[in-house]
Amino acid sequence: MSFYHEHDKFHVAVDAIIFGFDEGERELKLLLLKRKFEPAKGEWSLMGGFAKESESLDDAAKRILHQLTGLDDVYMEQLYTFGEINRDPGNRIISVAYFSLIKIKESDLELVKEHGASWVPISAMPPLIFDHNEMVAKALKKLQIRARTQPIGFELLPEKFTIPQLQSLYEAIYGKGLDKRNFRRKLLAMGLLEKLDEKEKETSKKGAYFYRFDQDKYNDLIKNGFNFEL
Amino acid sequence: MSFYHEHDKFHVAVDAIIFGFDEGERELKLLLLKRKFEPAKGEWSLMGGFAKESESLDDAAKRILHQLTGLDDVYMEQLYTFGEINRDPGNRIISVAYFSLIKIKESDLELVKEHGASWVPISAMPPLIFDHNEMVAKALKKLQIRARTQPIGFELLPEKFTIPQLQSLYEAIYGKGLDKRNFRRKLLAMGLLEKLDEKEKETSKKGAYFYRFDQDKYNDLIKNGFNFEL
DNA sequence: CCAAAAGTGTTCATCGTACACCCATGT
DNA sequence: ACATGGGTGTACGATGAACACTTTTGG
Repeated sequence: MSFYHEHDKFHVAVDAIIFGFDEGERELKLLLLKRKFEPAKGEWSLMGGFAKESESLDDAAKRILHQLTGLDDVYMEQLYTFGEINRDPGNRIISVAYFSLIKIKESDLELVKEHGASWVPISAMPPLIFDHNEMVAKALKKLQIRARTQPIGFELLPEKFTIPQLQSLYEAIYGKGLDKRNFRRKLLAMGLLEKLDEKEKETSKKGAYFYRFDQDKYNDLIKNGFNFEL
Repeated sequence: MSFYHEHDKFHVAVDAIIFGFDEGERELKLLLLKRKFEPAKGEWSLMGGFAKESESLDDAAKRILHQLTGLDDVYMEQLYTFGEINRDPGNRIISVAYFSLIKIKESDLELVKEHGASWVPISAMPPLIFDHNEMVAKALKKLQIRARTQPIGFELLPEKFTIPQLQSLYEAIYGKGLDKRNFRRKLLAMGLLEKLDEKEKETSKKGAYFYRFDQDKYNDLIKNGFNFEL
């Protein structure tokens, strides 16, 4: 039943760019690992793995993310497919890159440790193997674009968060400071946040109110296509 | 030297979504072909082909575009990689889709005819094989996004074009009418167009001035990152 | 009482949008 | 003369950007 047997076949890898946000340090971070096998053993790289005949590419990406973090059902998006001949020296490998946004605190720290992975601030990215730095650069760019059109910030924060926390997240994504009055006004004007009675008191004496993201109101809005610029 | 021999290998296809603009009919069109081979012989599909061990994915895409149109050096961008297990019934094929913008009049009509291909208005898209309709939908969406941030409209028009022609192109891309005064004002304000002394007199008695795109001025602008919303 | 972060309004410039009439010319 | 598409200016509302002081409370 196969009509295509005469054509070349390729190893297809899936690489995962995993973003997390550290509310305490107010930094955007990436989950990176030190390779435990050849080639390039001992160097920093993204988490990756090979696609299997029995799964779709999306499923492969989910599997690989799960292997490292124990998480399912997280924000994940295909980024780009890297197909230069010598991107992996000595081997022809086509790599489909996916990026995900996860809540650091929900990830399985045991698993992460087992793989020799760590959360590294994007402001201090080490050199990575192959074309992985290029992948990260592309992912960051796409994250910035997404952040303007979808409320993805909420994927990176715990269920309850404060407005100053959310603001530092956006500042980390855009790599620049934002005016807190303008930020708060635009954000609340969208009507997506529910204010709670509880305060977060660890980072300031006064304390900042917690808010919660209202998924239902958001679903209403996207149908009309709205814009989420902050 | 190969460390990965134990993993699955895949057939990797490259599919080309080729946009063109018909200034006469004022319609955005796609270059589609009737398949001459199994499976799905006789049905409409995108142009495609298999990636080879000896070329990068980008080069494969260029090769495939060249086969059908005779063109090189055109606007081309990777769109998305489709990796569902059964997207090509009975065969596991991963397909990397690219979209290109070309000037219809520059394409080699002989080659196009040989492949049994035709220019079909996107307003009258036939059903395509496999997931090709999905590919087209995604390409169109990306084209709309690109059109807002880069002056890609010029890739689809001949070197000399009139402002009404350019406006109908954007109307075709966005699928809605635009105000001609606002369009003209914004466009000229960018300072990217050079007015010529010649007029296009086929579509109207009065005639519309030809303009030319100034690539140098454009290169200056992108360095500062400007916005091209029309 | 003081340090440190949270919270709050107004003004101004810019930009997008809506809108209607005259022009040039081939038939 | 008339039909057809080309070309032009203005007014209004909305939106983004800049900016400084008061509040709360733990130490």
